[in-house]
Formats: sequence, C-alpha cells, structure tokens
Amino acid sequence: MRLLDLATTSTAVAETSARSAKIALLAERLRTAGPEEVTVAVHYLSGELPQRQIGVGWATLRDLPAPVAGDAAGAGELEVAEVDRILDEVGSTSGAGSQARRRELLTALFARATAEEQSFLRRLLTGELRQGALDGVMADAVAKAAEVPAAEVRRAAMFGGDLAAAARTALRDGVPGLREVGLVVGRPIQPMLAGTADDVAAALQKAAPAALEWKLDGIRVQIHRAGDRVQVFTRSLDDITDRLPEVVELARALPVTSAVLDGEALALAPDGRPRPFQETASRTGSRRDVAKLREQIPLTVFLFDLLHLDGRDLIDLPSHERSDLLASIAPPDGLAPRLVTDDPQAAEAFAKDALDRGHEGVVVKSLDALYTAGRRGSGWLKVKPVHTLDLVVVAAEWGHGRRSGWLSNLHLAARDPESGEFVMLGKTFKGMTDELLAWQTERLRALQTSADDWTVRVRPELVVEVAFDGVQRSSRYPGGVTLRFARVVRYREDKRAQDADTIDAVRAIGQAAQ
DNA sequence: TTCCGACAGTGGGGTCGCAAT
DNA sequence: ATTGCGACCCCACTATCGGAA
Repeated sequence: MRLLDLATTSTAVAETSARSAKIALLAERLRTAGPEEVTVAVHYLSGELPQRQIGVGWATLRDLPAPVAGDAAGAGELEVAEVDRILDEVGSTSGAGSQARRRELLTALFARATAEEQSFLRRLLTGELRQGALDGVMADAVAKAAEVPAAEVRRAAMFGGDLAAAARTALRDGVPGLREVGLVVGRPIQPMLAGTADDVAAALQKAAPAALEWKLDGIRVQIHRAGDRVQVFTRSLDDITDRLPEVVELARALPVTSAVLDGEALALAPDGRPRPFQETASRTGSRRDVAKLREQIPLTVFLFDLLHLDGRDLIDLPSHERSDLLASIAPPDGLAPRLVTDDPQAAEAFAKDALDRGHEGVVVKSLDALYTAGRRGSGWLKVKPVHTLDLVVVAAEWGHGRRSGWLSNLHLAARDPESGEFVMLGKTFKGMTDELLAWQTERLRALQTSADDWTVRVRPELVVEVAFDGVQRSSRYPGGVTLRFARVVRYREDKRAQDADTIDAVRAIGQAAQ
C-alpha cells in the first residue's frame, strides 16, 4: 500500500461530514491493506504514529527546507511500510547531532512525497489530522472492514490497549480471534473516565443511592501486580513504575497473588492537606534522584477500584462489588474515602468536608456501573466548585481549523488598583459558541490598537466573566499567578474595565486554597 | 420527532529532559 | 548556563452525527 492511498483516503474522509460515510471510506481502504500494513494504516488514518512519539513537532517541520514546486519524479511511489521504517529511524536517533539527523531524514522523505502526501505527513506528525475521524470512528471502520460487531473490536482494543493490533486480529481471525484478547496483568487498559455534574444533588438525581468519593488532585495510576512484579501506568498508559516507589511498595504489600488496581497518587503536606498540583506533577514527572525527591515530596496513593484479583477479571462486576473486594485487600488508609448514601444532605456534608480538607471535590459513582474502560460515561460524575471573575480582554489570537477567521484565544487581565494598568494572567478559548466567536471577532477588531500575524491587541475595554478551577503559581505571567482551566461564561457589557476584578482578588483566591 | 451519548476539535498552564546555542 | 522544543501531566467546552427514546 502506498502512502498516497492513505493520503487520498484522508482527504476524502475530511471532505464528508457524515460519520457513516467516513467509516465507509476508511473501511474500504483497510480492506485493501495487506496483513503487514494494516496496523500502520490504522495508526496513520486515526492520526497517530505506531512509534507514539519520534521527537518531531511543529517547529522541526517549520524549519524543513521549503518543498520544491510540483511533484518530484517518482513522487507517489512511497510505500507505507517504508515510511514507517524511516520514521522509526527518526525516532530512534539521539545524542549530539540528532536534530540535524532528524531533519536530514525528514527532508529526504518529504522530497519524495507529493503535495498531498506532504500535507498528510505534516498533519500526522503534528497530531492535527483534522479529518473528523480518530480512534472512535476508526474502531467502527475496522469493524465494518472485518465484518464483525464494533463492540468486539472496541473490547479487544480496550484490553490490548491498541486499536491497530485489534484491527489486525479482526481482519485476520474475526470474532474468535478478538474474543481471545482479554485483560492481561502487566498490560494496561484504557482507564474509565468521569463525566461532570453541576452539583451533588444533580449527580444524585442520576443515581441514588450512590457512592461518593473524594476527588483528589493528583495523577491517575493503574497498578498491575503479578507475584512480586509491580508496574504502574498513567492515564495515557505510560509506564512510570520507576518514579513511584511508594506505589510499588503499597501494591507489593497487598495480600494477593495478582491484581489490577485503579487509584490516584498525590503529594500531601505533613498536616494531610494536599500540596499544590504543581508539586505532585513535579514529583511524578521527575526521573532523576527519585529516592531523594521521595524524602522531600512523598506521595500518597488512594485506591478506588479493582479490575482484577487473583486470576479473576472484575470489570464486568457492578461497582459496589468491586469496591467491596478492594476494601477486603487494601489497608483502610490506602483507600479513597467513600460514603454510600441516597440522602442529599449527607452527600452534601461529605462533599463539604472533602473541600474543607483542601481536595478538589467529589466523584459520585453509580453502585451498579460496570468498569467502562476508555469511556466517559455517566457511571462516574465529578463535582467540583467553580470560581468566577470579571476580567478584561487585552488581546486575542486568530483561531485555527474550524475557528479560522475568528478571533479565538483571549488574553485575560486583572486590574492593578495601584497603577490602574491591567495585568495579564492567562488565556482562554473555551466556552464560546460560534455566535459568540463571530461577535467577539467584530467587537475586538473595532478596539484594535496593533496586530501581527497571530495576535490582535486591543484597548482594554471589554469585560468578560471567566469561570476557572483555581489559581496557581506562574512564572510566565507578570502577576505571578494564572488561572487553572479558565473558560468564558459571558461578556459583561454592563461593566467597564474599571469595574473588573483586581489582581489582589485573584491572589486572595490562591491564598485561600492553601 | 426529539433527545442525548459519543466523538472530534480547539486549544490552556506547568514541568521535566534533551539538544542546541 | 540558558533557551527552545517535544512530551505528557492535569483539563473544559461546543458542534455534530446518529441511534435511542
């Protein structure tokens, strides 16, 4: 199979908006793939590289020599398997001179590609395929190509951790082959994700009685234990075992022969309150001097689910049964605090206590939900308090993709009461409807004071109400603080910039959380 | 016919580790 | 030593499609 075949399929997929038509086009292409090519084809057409990452991003591609006009002789002859080999080599170079070597390999590759192939490669390498089909749509396409139920493909991909491998199995061995793929201790599966609810009462309306658990602001850990061997994986299935010795020790001490556990790891202060997320991230992200770091910033694990125990898979058991089994093997202080209730007042009190202790909020879990790996179902609902501020728009950046032509990303500032100036403390592009994007583009252009290719600076007059999850330290912004997960709620045309919130008010919110 | 779950897209800040400057 | 870059932690929200109700 040629790269050109994938590029033309991708173009066709991008040009139709109907999901069913995308699936049909992808399935047709997969059917023509040989058994050795199908995994690479699935990866490429769902916007990923088999190598996961090869050290090439936007800036590397930007610095490649400009392509010559017109396609070179022999362009369009590139085979998918050869492209895969070249990218393997790009990804495996390291050490001094590796960047130059990467550029050399990529330059040679691009010189042999048609314009359509180059566009496809660029988008693939930057992770911006923008054809309206990623893993989800591809799973359906694989099912269609292999003429098997989509649920079987998704199940195999969930347990194998890899849709491309499931595709090869589906096309080669059909349903019987897919059925043989199961949970293997030591091989991570997609973690179950939580939806959101506005408040505890709303969450309880969807399921009562329900279990409430503390929502902890750390990193997700999936722990596999087989005999004495322990492995720890992140939400994106990376192996971080070496960085989390505390987690390894906890798992090794459990009275089991094998288990797969789900939990959250975070740094706590000596008084038991959570340290800022930045400190947990720093600790769990560090590979060097782990033993020393451990003394300074110890991690605590809170387990909240059990997917496998001593040879038995549990993901198809109702949540409350998994929870009971977990409690039977884990020490009480290794469990996420939990309350089962159908009483809104008791639930509210539990949530308030979690917040008073400095945690993010609660997760409300249906008692009979199965472990829906990789899905953001309503079986789990997170509830977190939201802060809002009225801030001033001081600039905006042009959007990309479907937001091309609109001013999208707002530069937000708080008022400095001392100087009367506006102090930038972050950006946001979230929460806007198409209608609002069009409106703000027009309004901001009318306030424009200067502009470059990316950014339009404006007179600080528009006030916008912004919701956010918290205030964190920043080395990037002049006020030393920034907002976590800022999103637009609405414009406040009734307010002038002089009425906007002050930088002191922002800092006070940060202090209150400590 | 309407509703709603799943998906894709559009990007945010911080941190680490590596290579280049 | 410092800077630029890529990768990966955390993540919210809207638009759209298409099956469920």
